[in-house]
Amino acid sequence: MQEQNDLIKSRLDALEQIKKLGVNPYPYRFDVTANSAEVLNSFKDPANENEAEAQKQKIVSLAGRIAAIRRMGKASFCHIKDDAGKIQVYIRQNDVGEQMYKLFKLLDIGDIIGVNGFVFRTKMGEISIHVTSFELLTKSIHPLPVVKEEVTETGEKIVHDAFADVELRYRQRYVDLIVNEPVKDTFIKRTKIIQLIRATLEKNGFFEVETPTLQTVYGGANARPFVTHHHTLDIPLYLRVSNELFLKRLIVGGFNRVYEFVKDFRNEGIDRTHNPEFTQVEWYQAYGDYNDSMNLFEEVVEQACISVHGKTKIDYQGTELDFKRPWKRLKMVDAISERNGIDVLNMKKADIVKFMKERKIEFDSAISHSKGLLIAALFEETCEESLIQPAFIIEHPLDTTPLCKPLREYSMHQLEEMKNDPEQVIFAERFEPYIYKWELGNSYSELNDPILQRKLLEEQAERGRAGEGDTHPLDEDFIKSIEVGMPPTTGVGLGVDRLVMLLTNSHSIRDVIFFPLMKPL
RNA sequence: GGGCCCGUAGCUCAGUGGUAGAGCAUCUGCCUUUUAAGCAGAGGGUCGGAGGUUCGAGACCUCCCGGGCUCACCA
Repeated sequence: MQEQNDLIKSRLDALEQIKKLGVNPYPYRFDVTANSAEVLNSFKDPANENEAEAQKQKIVSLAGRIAAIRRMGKASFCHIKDDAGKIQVYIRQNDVGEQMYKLFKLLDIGDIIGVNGFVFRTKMGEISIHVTSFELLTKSIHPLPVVKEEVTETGEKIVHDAFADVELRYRQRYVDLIVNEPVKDTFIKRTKIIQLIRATLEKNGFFEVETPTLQTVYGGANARPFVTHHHTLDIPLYLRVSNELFLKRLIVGGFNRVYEFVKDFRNEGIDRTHNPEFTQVEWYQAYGDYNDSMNLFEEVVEQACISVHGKTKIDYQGTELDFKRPWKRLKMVDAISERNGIDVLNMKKADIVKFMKERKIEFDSAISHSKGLLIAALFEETCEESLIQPAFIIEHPLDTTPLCKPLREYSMHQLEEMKNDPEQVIFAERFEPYIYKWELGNSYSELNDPILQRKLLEEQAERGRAGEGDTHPLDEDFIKSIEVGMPPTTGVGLGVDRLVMLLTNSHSIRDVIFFPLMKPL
C-alpha cells in the first residue's frame, strides 16, 4: 500500500470532496484545439490594442498538468504544462462561477485540467489564457517535487529546488520528465537521432528487418550473455549479444542492404557508458567493403549531429567536438607509433611484451601468444584516451576478430607463410570509429570464406573467454549460410546510446535511456 | 567484484556527542492581473536498516541495503 503521509491524505480528501460536488475526477476526453507553444506564438504583438481585442473573440482549448498555482482569494494564476511547453492561465470566480471555483480550490499541483478561454497579456506582460471554463481531467494523488523557476530581469532562468536526486530521477522517470524540462528534450533528441539514422539508411537503399532477440546460440560479439529458459521446449535460450550473424544470413538470402535497430544484452559491468541492455543499429551492404562503410558511417553521424544541432561543432562536457566529414583515418600501428614512438611491426613479440611491462601497461597474460592481440592491447591502453575528435582507427590485427577479412594486399601465398610465423601479424579490413575516447561502433569487410570462417570460429570456441571459463559456442547454422555463399559484404554496428550521449551532452548512459536498469529496493 | 564518497520532512538542504531544524510544498484564515505572489497561524521525522560504544548517538564503530565516482570486465 502507498504511504499515507499528510500530503497524500489531503489529496485523497480533496478527491472525496470533488466527488461530492458531482464531478468525475477521471473523465474520458477533452477537445484540445491548441498547445501552449501555438498559443504563445499566436499573439504576435501583445502591445497592439486591436489584436488584443481580436484575441478576446477567439476561444482556445488547451489541456495540461498544473505546474504551479498562485491563489489570490477569488482569482488565481496557474502554470500548466503540456506537450509543447508551459503557459499561464488566469481563473476568476466571476468568469467560471462559484461552483467551479470551489472545484478549482480543490486542485493541486500535478492535477491535469482542460481550460477554455481567450489569450491575453497580463499587467506584468506574460501572455496567458483568461479562462472562461475548465474541466478537471485527472486528479493526482501523489505529490510532485515542487520546482520553482525564477526569470531574472535579463531573461535568465534560475531553477530553485530542482528535483536532483539521480536515483529517484531514474527510478521515477515519469516524475523526472514532468519536473525537469531538459530531460524531455534529451529524449526528443534521441528519437530525432534514430529517425535521422533510419532516414539516411533508407536514402541509401537499406531495408529494415527484424531478427531474433531470443537465440539458441549466441554470437557476433565477444560478450557474456544473459541466459533464460524456455519451459515447453526445456532448453536454454540466450538474449542476443549481437544481431550480426542473423543479418549476414539475410545477405546470403538475397537482401542486399539490410539494417536493424536492436537491443543487445550483455551480462557485464554497469557504469556511466554501459547499461546491460543497450541499443545498436547494424547495417550490412553486399558488394561493398569497409571503405564504403566508413563513408556511410561518417555521413550517418554527421547528419545526425546536424539534425539536432544544425551544425557539426558541438560541446560535450566542456570539450568541443567537430563531426564534419571526412574524419581522420589512422592505422592502429600508426596510432601506436604516434603515442609511443615505437614501430611495433619491426619489433619482436618479446620486445613488445618487454615494452609493455616496462611501461607498466597491464594486459591479460593469456594473450601473450599473439603478437596481434598484444598490439591491440597496447593500442587500447595507450591510444584510446587521446582519440577525442571523431576518427577511424583502421586495420586491426586479424586475431582480434574471427569475422573479418584480411587486408586484400596479401597474396594467398603470403597469408599462408604469415600464419605459420608467430612474429608476423596479419591485419584485417576492420575499423572502429572513436569519439571522445569511446568506441562508437565497429565494422568489417566481412569474412565470407567458409573454410577460414569455420577455422577462426572454431579457434574462438576453443579459446573461450579468457579467464571466464565458459566457452564461446559455435554457430553451425551460421557457418552453413556462409558455405551457401555470402557475396562480398561490409557491415557496421553503431552504438546508439553513446551517440545520443555525445549529441545531447549527457554525462551518463542512464540519462539517455528512459528506464535504465536499477537494483530493486 | 575492489577502493573512495553519499543517504536527515513530499522536494532542496543545514545540523563536528547534549531537547531533530530551515525554505518550498501541505493544512487553516485573508487576498479578483500574480509570477521563486504576499500576510498571519498550524501540522508534518523509525535521521536508509540492524547491531555496538557511551550517562547520552543524526553524528563515533561494525555489518547490511540503495546510489554516485572510479578501477576491473565490456560497447
